[in-house]
Amino acid sequence: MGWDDNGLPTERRVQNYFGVTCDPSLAYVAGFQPPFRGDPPKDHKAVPVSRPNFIELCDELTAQDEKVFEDLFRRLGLSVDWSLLYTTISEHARRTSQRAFLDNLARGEAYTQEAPTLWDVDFRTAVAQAELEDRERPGAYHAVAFHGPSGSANPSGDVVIETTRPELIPACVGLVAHPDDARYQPLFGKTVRSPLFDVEVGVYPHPLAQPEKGTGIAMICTFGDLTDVVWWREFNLPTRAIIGRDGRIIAEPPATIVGETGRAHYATLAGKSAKQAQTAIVELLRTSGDLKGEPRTITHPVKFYEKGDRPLEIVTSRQWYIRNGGRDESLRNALLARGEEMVWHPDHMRHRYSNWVQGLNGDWLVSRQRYFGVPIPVWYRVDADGQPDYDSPLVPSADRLPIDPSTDVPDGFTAAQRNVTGGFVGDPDVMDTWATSSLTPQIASHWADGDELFARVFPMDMRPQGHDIIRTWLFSTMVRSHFAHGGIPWKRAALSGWILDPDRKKMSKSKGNVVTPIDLFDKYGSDAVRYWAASARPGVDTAFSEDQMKVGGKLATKLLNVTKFVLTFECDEDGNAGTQLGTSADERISQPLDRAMLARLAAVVADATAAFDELDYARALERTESFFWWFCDDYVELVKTRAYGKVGADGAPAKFADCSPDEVSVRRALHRALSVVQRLFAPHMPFCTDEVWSWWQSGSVHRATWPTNDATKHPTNDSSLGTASSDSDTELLLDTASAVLSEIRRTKTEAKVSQRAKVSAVIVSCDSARSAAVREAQSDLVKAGSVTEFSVIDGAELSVSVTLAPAT
RNA sequence: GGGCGAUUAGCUCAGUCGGAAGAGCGCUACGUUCACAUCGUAGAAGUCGUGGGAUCGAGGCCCGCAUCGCCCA
Repeated sequence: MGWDDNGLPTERRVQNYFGVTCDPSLAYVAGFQPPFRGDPPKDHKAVPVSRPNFIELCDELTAQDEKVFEDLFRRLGLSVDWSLLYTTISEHARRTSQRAFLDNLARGEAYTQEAPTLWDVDFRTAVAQAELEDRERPGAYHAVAFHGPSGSANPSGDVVIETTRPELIPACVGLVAHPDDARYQPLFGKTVRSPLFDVEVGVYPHPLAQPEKGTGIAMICTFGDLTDVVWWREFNLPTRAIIGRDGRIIAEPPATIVGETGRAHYATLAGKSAKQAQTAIVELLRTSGDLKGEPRTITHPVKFYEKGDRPLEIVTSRQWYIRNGGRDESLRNALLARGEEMVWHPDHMRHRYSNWVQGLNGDWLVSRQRYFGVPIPVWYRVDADGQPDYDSPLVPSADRLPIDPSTDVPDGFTAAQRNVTGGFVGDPDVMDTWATSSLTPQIASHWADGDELFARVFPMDMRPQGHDIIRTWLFSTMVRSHFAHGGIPWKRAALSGWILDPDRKKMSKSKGNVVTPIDLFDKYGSDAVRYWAASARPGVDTAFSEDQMKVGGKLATKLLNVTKFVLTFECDEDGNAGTQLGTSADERISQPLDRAMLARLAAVVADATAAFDELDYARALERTESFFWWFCDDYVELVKTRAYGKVGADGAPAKFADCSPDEVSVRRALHRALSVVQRLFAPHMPFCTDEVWSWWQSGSVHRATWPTNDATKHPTNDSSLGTASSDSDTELLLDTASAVLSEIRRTKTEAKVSQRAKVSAVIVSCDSARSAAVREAQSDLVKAGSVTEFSVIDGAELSVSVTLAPAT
């Protein structure tokens, strides 16, 4: 078990909890006390703190939160070796993460590059493709005239484009239309001038331009969206960025805006947010007459950081990348092949992986301009001009890890040389949290310490995780393992579905429909909550259902009750299949009905075991549960009179020593079945099974051996149990007995009398095969139904005639 | 627009090799019963989304369509 505690969600929570904000320019304050610990008032203005102080607060709060989670998971009964707990911000995880990164760097799998990058203006960090999501947002098409050469193609001299982002006109570096678009073919290779700013830009043909969208011709800006980046790159256009990292229009206009009017227009935009700038520029365009008609409102998908509140911008910045196949087909194919090496539960989840890998359009951006994370463990030499040398970073030796380049000094330098010409500068960034959680198999197995544990457990057996993070956690783990170890990180992955709210809507904090399980443990018990959770098949979303928890609670109660009941029947050790197998005395489970029940249970054991092998816990539960209710309702009801034996004057069941052979048989069968059922239920309902196990067994049920068919079969006489022919005999016997019992009950129910009412006669009509079965269950049926006369006659179909005794 | 999944009782869902449609909940009735009222017994309730096809036979297999959900563009 590990906590992924570094990263943005922690930072945001720390800001909200303590009422602080991180300002890396500040100096560390020893003994700093935050203004609040929980619930700062709404009008509180965040107190700026140094990065080390901020990280201290992160450590404090994560430790606190993790304690709550651990308590929760313990109450849930998760089977976790807590002595192996790890966290992704721990010293060991940082060492592992930095070492793996430096290995990637040494092998050429990690690199740094200055490039347009998707940027969250609130968090002020770059984000990766895997963290994007599209959201439908209202917008408007603005028809804007560019001024072009007069001619037949555009008699007015204007070229009207449509854009949803008119505020980017000062960042325009060209226009683009589809190569086949006859309307604009005459313009290709020509230039036009932008409205308001009077900047000359070229007109280009490109297949990504959509003729049916707007007027069919679009402006290229640096940068409005990812397509702009493609065009900018392919046409080798200049960069005229106007949006700063805070999301506001930067003060200085692009150098190409030279005219006095243009610069004046720009000045009215400078300092405004993108949204404010749009409002302002629309007014300017309206005044200048370059806005053609009124804006047409639309809704369109806009890219957001999945945790962000405002649309992403694209800014140019230096970032670290790890190769992931997004720019390299052979690597992409290798990673696709790795996906095929794994087993997926359920199998169709493999498509999510391959779809994602095939759709990658860039390498994995791993640097983040944040504070609480694993630092990128490199420094750069500062050359004579004061510029960092990004091409040959200084790296620490492995034995120094983990390091923080903002405080640690590279070998061969002194602290005084930090940030000075001829000296060095530390990389200020931290890694994306996925860059560390992608190494959880290596962290958990202590790969970085050269631990022999790693050699024994890697590749690991299974990754359990949600299906929504296949593109992040699963894929990034695959990338690291492929590079570092040339293989898959685990043999299989189990993808769980989501818990939906009772109306089958996805839970989210913003909707306020989140249910935490802690109160449910109090209300229904952990076993009941687990029962509900286990009823969802792997990979299938499941609605939160308190009704199901009630059912689980009843199941647990039933197990307690039936255990208490069965254990009132004294039995010898041979009834305990948990510890005693294959003794000759097992011959004494002699009665066909008892043996048939155990044979049916053997099939359930086989089914449940096979289901667990396929990680299908839901099926294992369903099979066991279904047997269990039949066992309680039919088998126990049929045999309980026999199990009592010769009841003493006090009404107590007979001593085992006084039991006749058929009574020994039923007691051993009951005890044996109970032992098996308790173990079958143990993974689903660990608490109640451990309790009932403790009533008659030593040690924990969770350390008992898993039941096998041998535990239910007759050890010295297999021929009549568990074979193909005897399976049908078994089912015929049990089904027939249940059918006759059911008919007796139905008659009593329809007559509206007690189930204990006397029956004067039961006449069963059936074929010879069934009649043998009826004979074998007859004495138990007579006792269970309070039947006086019981007879069997020949007939084609099974039919049962029940005559009630007159009421007395 | 592409990919994946789902569609079975009022609700939530099983249904394994193609061989007589199931469970739980809910509902209705009955039962005070000596393991269990956190109980038991029984009952009603289905055009298996839809249209074709192969088959002696389809909830299941093949093709199309509709609706819903998720992922991606």
